[in-house]
Amino acid sequence: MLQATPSRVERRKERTRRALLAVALELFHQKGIYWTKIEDITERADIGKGTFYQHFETKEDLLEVLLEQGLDALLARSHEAALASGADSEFLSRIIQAQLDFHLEHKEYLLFFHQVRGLLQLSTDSVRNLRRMYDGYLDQMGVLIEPALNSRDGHAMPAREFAMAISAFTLGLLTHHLLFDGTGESQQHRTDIQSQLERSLHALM
Amino acid sequence: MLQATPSRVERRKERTRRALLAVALELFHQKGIYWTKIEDITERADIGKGTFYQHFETKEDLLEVLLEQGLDALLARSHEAALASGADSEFLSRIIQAQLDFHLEHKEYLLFFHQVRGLLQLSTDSVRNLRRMYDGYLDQMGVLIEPALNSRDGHAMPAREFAMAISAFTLGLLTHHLLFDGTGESQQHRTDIQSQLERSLHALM
Amino acid sequence: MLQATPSRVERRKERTRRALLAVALELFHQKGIYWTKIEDITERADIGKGTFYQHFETKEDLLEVLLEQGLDALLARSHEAALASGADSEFLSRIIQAQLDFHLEHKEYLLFFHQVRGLLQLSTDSVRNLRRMYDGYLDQMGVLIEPALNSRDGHAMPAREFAMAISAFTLGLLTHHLLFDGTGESQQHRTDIQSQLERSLHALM
Amino acid sequence: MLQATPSRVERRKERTRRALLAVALELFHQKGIYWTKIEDITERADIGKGTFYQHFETKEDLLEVLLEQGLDALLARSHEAALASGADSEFLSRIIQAQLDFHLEHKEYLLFFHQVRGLLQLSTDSVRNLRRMYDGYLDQMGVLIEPALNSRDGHAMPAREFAMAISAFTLGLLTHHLLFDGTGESQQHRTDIQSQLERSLHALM
DNA sequence: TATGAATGAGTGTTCATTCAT
DNA sequence: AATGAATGAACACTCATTCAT
Repeated sequence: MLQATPSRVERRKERTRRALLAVALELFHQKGIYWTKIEDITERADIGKGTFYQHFETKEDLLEVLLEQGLDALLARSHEAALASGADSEFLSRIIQAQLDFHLEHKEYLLFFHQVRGLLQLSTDSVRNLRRMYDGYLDQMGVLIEPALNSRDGHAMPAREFAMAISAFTLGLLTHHLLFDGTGESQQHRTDIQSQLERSLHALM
Repeated sequence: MLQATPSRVERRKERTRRALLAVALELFHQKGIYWTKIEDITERADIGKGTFYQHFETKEDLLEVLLEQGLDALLARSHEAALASGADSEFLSRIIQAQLDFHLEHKEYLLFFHQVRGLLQLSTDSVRNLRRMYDGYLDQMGVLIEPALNSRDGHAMPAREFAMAISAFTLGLLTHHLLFDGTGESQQHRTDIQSQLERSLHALM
Repeated sequence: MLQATPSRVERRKERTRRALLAVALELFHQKGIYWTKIEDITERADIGKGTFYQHFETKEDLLEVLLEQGLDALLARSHEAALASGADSEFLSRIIQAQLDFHLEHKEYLLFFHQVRGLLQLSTDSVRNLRRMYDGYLDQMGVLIEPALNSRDGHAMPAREFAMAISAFTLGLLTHHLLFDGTGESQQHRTDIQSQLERSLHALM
Repeated sequence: MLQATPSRVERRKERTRRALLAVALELFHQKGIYWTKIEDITERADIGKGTFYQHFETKEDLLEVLLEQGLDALLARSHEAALASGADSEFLSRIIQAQLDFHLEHKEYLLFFHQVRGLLQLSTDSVRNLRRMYDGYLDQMGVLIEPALNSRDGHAMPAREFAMAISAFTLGLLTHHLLFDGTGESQQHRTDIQSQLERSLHALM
């Protein structure tokens, strides 16, 4: 019987897939991409090892899905912040804050993004898709923040480049801070980073 | 016969060791640490595979030597810049520029540093040495720049934290720029990055 | 569906495992433990190299399983002989004969036991398990033969020590005999060895 | 200048060779033949790694020299005992005791002999020399003890076979005893083993 | 669809041996 | 004669992926 609504089986499959993605991200966070074995993932997700390959073609495929998901979430948060923001003066700050918030709420993504960025430097064919995704993300972020940059007079920084700087500084600062300063959970710490980020980035405009 | 000057054999050994380090760094730059096999290194260095293990205990040992060498060079450049700098107002700028110069002259270190920083996030025992090295580097950089930061009045940023920011921003900006904007060789490009870096970091003080 | 009886897959796995054990023992017999490579085993068992590691953690693990299996079989044979034996006067003779029979029927174990005993002399951590197993075996043999020894009056030899002597003499005599006197298959030869063993061991009681 | 007496250099070389043999035996005793690396030997003998190959062709060559040396010493001790022995009734006991004494005084040989005997079982070409040596040893021992055996009336055991049993029982008992009962240094312990050995072997005659 | 046994190319590392000095 | 740097064949073990059930 054909159904428009997903069958029980389909919903079950979707749940498994989500579990795999969540567990993979968690393990990537703890052990890094290269030291996380497929079996680590399926084991913690409590499914059979072979099942992984019913949901993802290869480990690389998993990376791509995960990157897309992460960049989409980041973009979504930025768009929300943009919508919520009225005055121009606050616009960029809110976006920066939105990204920072995302990363502090989803620290699982930090090491993953960091490592993927490392991958992007390689000249291997296999990273072409990842590269395209990240490239697209920068484009979209560029489009989002362009108006706010242009409204300023004088030598505006290209929007795409500024988007890049947001990523570079946010990830750079956070990974460094979390490396030596613990969890970054305290409100004070969070405010400090936020303030540093904003000052640095505003200085770029 | 005891000799103060190294014998021919000793010089040969030293040359081999240097070759291994140089080739390893080059390959890490091109293919990443994880995908560079010991045999890739020895092959390109045109020596036997077993010879590697006469110079380094393990692949990890190689990483440590390479990191130490890189951080030492970075530190040396920073000290030079500090000595050459007279007026306080230029002090930090010169150091930032020295680091930027180092990275642009030794791009082989970029991906290596980036990936090592990824390693540092892991909780594995095996990264303890790398962590200690990087920690020590930040300490020394902190000591170097502390006077310049304290000479400013008001709420000075802790020197160690500022040293961290220098690394985070320099590596972050450069890897991003080189990722999409080609080689970063043009003088204009270089000046742009330098200017961005300085503005951002000065905003932090 | 839960099954009490093993599925086809499970039976297949068990068969593979048994094949590995049998082939390993055979090769250990022919080439010695040290010179038998994992790939030799999987090749002769006609399975993939990696499959070995689905059944045994390491080569050492294989040794332990094999030793346990061998000692268990030896113990089982001894128990059977004990049960079948009525009069005290025959008790020990039957057990000695049972062990001799086992070794002559399973010559594959001879060199293996011999080499493992060599391993036991080492102080390495890695032989701790092997040692414990052999120790346990001697204990159990001791318990089995103790009554027969105690029934004799006068200075009884400690049972555990006697169990040790049975092993020492049986393995010692057999490996020596087989070394220079061919296969030891002839009934006459077998009777000779049996007689020598019994005389020697009875002299110990 | 040609010399009949060894030059200083030659004596020095001989000393190095002896050191290598002694150190090798000591290490074989502690770690076993296969786990003792050539470098372990040269390191402890405090000479260069390459020097080993000026004294021995290969590791196997070292084994052969060591075995020959050990068997010669054992034979020498047996001959001494034979000479010192007057009455027939004591002849064999003295020889057995001599061998036991040798092994208790030179425990370094125990594991070595044990492992070499394992080697002898193999069908490899490379053990042919070892086999021939051991074979020759048994022959010579056979010749030595034959008169004592023949002087007894009735079905005498073949002398070579008896020589084999001496080795089998002596090594078998000692390795077992030393494995679980400590060092076997106590006089009582020694007397026990001696007594067990003699009783067992006499039962064979 | 889910499973997990089987696979085998690949990898870091070891170690007996060679050889130029 | 002594040295130790260099060598490379081996080897134990890993892990992404396949496939029969």
